[in-house]
Amino acid sequence: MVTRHREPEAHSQVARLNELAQRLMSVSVWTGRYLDPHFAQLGLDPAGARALLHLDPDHAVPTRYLAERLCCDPSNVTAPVDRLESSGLIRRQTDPEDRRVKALTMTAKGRRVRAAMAEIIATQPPSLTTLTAEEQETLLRLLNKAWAACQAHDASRRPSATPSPRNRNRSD
Amino acid sequence: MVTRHREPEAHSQVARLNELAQRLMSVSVWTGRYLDPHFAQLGLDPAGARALLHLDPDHAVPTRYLAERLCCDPSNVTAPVDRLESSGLIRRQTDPEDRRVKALTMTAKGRRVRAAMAEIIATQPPSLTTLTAEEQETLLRLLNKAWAACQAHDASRRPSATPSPRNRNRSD
DNA sequence: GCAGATAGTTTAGTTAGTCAACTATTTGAC
DNA sequence: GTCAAATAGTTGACTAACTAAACTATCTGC
Repeated sequence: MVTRHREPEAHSQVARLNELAQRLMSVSVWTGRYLDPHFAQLGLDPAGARALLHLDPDHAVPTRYLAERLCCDPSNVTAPVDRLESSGLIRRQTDPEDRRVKALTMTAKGRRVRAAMAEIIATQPPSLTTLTAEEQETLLRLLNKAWAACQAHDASRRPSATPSPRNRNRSD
Repeated sequence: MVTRHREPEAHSQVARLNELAQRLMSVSVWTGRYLDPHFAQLGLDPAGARALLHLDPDHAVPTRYLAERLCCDPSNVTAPVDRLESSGLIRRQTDPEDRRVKALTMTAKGRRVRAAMAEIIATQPPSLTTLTAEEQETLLRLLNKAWAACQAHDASRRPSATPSPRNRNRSD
């Protein structure tokens, strides 16, 4: 079969993924900037709000998992977590099973503020509320699949999952 | 006991939109951080790469539209655009129809580098390549709808909703 | 022609991110 | 048990990015 138009499938694949990357970043950044003033009315700075958003109201979360969800270095969450702690929204508790780990748990006040954030997120940003419930489900499913690929890639880059025997010749 | 996972909960509207906001930001930031080293091999710093990504290979783009797509203040694009210009990737041309406007156009070298970026985006990030072509189409459609809502919100916040008569539609 | 608005840049001050070093703790080979 | 290596988290120095105001140049409407 001879194609008359020079629009090969590979070209549209490249174009689609590029538009996808652009839209993903634009919508994400726009939504974050839109939400920041709302969160500021709750007494939260942008970094603290993002940290509280990714914490779990019901379970303790180690600092490194928070950093992983925020896609940043653990050293970058120390200051926002300090502020959240001094505001009485979260607590730092040493994990008795591994005393290196600081488990982050929400206080009752933290859960109230987190619930207020949730209400804002669920009702305010036009980028999210413009979608129907079905579209939100679909978008969430696709982003969950994408996020799973991100975490799988991170895990494959970290050989920590497989405890290595005593290796004196670390080449990297 | 420290847990690293979230219990799957009944998806109320609030819970779904909160998970959606989290995933949107995590996937977006992760993908950007994943791509940065690849773009650095093309001689691009992160800010310059994002600017070049959102420019158009075939049409002149005013600085304010670039800032709009990057969701930042126009003053924040001056420095990255300076670097792209001194690297010979883009040109700043005064629009003869409105001499206040600096139209950003790609050079041949800029188009080559932009094409190399496109190839990287289309083949490298696990967050995007893990999706099937159909899923990519769906995700793009939903993000386009969300982005349209963002732009509509911005337009409604600006009292100058009536552009000049000869201003052609560049709202993308 | 002139007041006011807009596009873009500059500047100063603030914030956020990077990276190496450091403490404390755990792990596992011997 | 001992000790080298690895990990969790923090600190500090440095760099990059964002913010908001002032500023130039240009355009629009009256």
